Amino acid sequence: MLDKAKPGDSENRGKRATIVDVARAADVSKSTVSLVLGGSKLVADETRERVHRAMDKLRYVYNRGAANLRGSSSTSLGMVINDLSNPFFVELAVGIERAAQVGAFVPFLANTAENPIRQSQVIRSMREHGAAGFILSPAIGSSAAVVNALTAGLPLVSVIRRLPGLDASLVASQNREGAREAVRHLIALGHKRIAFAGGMPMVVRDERLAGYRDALAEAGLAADERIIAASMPTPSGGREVCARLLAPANPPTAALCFNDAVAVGLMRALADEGRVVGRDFAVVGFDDIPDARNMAPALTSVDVDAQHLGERAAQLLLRQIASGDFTPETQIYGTRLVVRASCGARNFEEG
Amino acid sequence: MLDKAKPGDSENRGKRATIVDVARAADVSKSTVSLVLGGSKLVADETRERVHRAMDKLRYVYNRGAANLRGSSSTSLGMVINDLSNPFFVELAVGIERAAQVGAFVPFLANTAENPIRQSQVIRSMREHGAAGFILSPAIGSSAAVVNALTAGLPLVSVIRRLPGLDASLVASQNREGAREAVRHLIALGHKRIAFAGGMPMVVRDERLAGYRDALAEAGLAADERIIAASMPTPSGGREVCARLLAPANPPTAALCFNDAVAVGLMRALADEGRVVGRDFAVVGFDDIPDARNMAPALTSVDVDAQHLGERAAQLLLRQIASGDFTPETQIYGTRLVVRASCGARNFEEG
DNA sequence: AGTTTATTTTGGCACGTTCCAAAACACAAG
DNA sequence: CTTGTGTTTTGGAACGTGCCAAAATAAACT
Repeated sequence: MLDKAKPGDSENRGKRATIVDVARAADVSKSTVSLVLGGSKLVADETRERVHRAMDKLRYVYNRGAANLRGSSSTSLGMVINDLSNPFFVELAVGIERAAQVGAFVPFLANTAENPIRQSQVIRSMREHGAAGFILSPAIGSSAAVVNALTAGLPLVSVIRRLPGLDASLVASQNREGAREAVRHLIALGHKRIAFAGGMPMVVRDERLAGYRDALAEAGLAADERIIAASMPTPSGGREVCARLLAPANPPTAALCFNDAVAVGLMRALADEGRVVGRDFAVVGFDDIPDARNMAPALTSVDVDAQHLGERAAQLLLRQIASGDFTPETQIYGTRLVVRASCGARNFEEG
Repeated sequence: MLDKAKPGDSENRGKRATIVDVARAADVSKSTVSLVLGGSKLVADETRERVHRAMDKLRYVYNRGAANLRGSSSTSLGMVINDLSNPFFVELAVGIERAAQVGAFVPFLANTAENPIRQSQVIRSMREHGAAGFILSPAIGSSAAVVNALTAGLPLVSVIRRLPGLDASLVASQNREGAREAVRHLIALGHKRIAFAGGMPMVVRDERLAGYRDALAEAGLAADERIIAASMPTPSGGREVCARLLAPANPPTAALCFNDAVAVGLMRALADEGRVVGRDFAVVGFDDIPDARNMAPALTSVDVDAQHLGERAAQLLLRQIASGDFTPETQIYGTRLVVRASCGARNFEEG
């Protein structure tokens, strides 16, 4: 059974079996084998059986490279994700995969780790391999011009993050409204000094920050730039940001975090400072990653339903591939505040 | 700039540009263009420049399908991972990607979500696309025979999980020793009733369970099968398992979890029961995912260094591809117990 | 100039597949 | 037997690239 030995075996001698080898073994022409592969109804049942037998006798594997060389349109698509270390984007990828699969497309997944260079390499590589389109969550620092050039002529759906100047469709969420609702909730709980924690400058952050300002303004509260702090959108970013937020003489009693990853780091840092999150300090995240409900305390967060966004993005891309019409289209979906313990809702409501 | 319009543009008219189009535009032969693509030193500098200009004027994209059709060995490899929702496996993937990249290989990533059917589809698809080899972390319920058939003739490295009967190399960690050390630690802290929480029946779990029994036996403690409970290796599995472990009349005061994902769920469930982890109950995880240090309380865990394992697996695969010798090889790496707060080390040491 | 040597460039075939037009076959009806 | 109709099979021409042997050009000597 050891077939992993070096080439030169009895059966595996030459190379991998081709359609012609199968044809010879089944005593038909290559054309017939091709028809069988395509599941054509033209070929007689008896012949089909014979061909199938020959195929797995020879361990035939289809060569898709040769196939879409001939012109038959590729059925693979590239999903290029900025950070799979963040469970939020894993959820997104899962949604994309599911929708791609029901559309009989094969999704190829790549993690750019927020590195634009790597992102370019990955997109180029997938194109060379025949991707029929792309779903992209752009890395921080991406250049729209570069991505435009790399994807020219193919349909592109940008997801979650919007990159100004990018010639692409967009599937994203109502960041401004979601943030506004979250901050309103904190205000309703009695907080007057509310921080905005973490995130790098980009459209998503601008939108969430705008919603944050909206809510403060409508409550007649002044925004204090000293308690608005940027950081990488990661747990370590959240840790870093803690000290900066607590530095002012009049420190905040609550924070809306750019995302749940930042919230994780911030909660850890607050605990290290001896503050009890949910009692001494209220924390609200954004994204509602699966682990939010498992944290201690459970994290209040703005749910954006990443799986759903992923599905929509994939469906949109598949539709564009099928129609050949790549005209950019935008889909924005709503969010939902999920209240748990980290914002201290119970304490403040009871008081 | 809008190049995403439907086909039929002025420049993009026919199809994607080929090597021949570039040759015509640069007034050389296709062979010369091919040489330029290969970075050959044979071609004159002036000619190379001219060809390069023609390439990005025509927006040429290399067709790798046609290339490895010709026989030039493929430089892509498949990484098939059982669960990217678990940050541990994301770390693994990151390590693989890094090593693949320095080896100038392009890794294609796929998530099987513990679904053997999906795993088969994905492997087949990657083979059809010309993968030169595979790194596989097998899904629960995988059949060695099926995977053997799908990967026959190509090098295969199994990572983390060992699948009996699989004709593959293996890169994994010392599960038995790691678990033994963890339980020794709990015993040293004074615990006499220690549970083993979660995990599905498979080699990894058998090994960790064996280490658990080793440590109990050498301390003269009897293993109680009622506080050894299986579950899916996920947070929700960990939640489920909690009730079962606490049911016996003489409940445990500590638990070694199959992995950190289970620990997350178990800690959540314990907190819901009103128990303070690290004081009322000691929890130790396995894997040491990045978030272990951010949890509340921070999770004591057995570090297996997933990134390192991933790198080693990729290096091994690349070596096998390069040499053409696919003889299975096994590499087992050590673990390291990282003590944090969840095991209550401080409390018990001070007492 | 002629000859050798080094440097660049080139045509053509092969790779594994799909698709098309046409051939081969089966069978029923005239 | 011929003709017709429907079913099943087939040869060959592409598709875009790498490689090889050989040709073309340039450079350096007698």
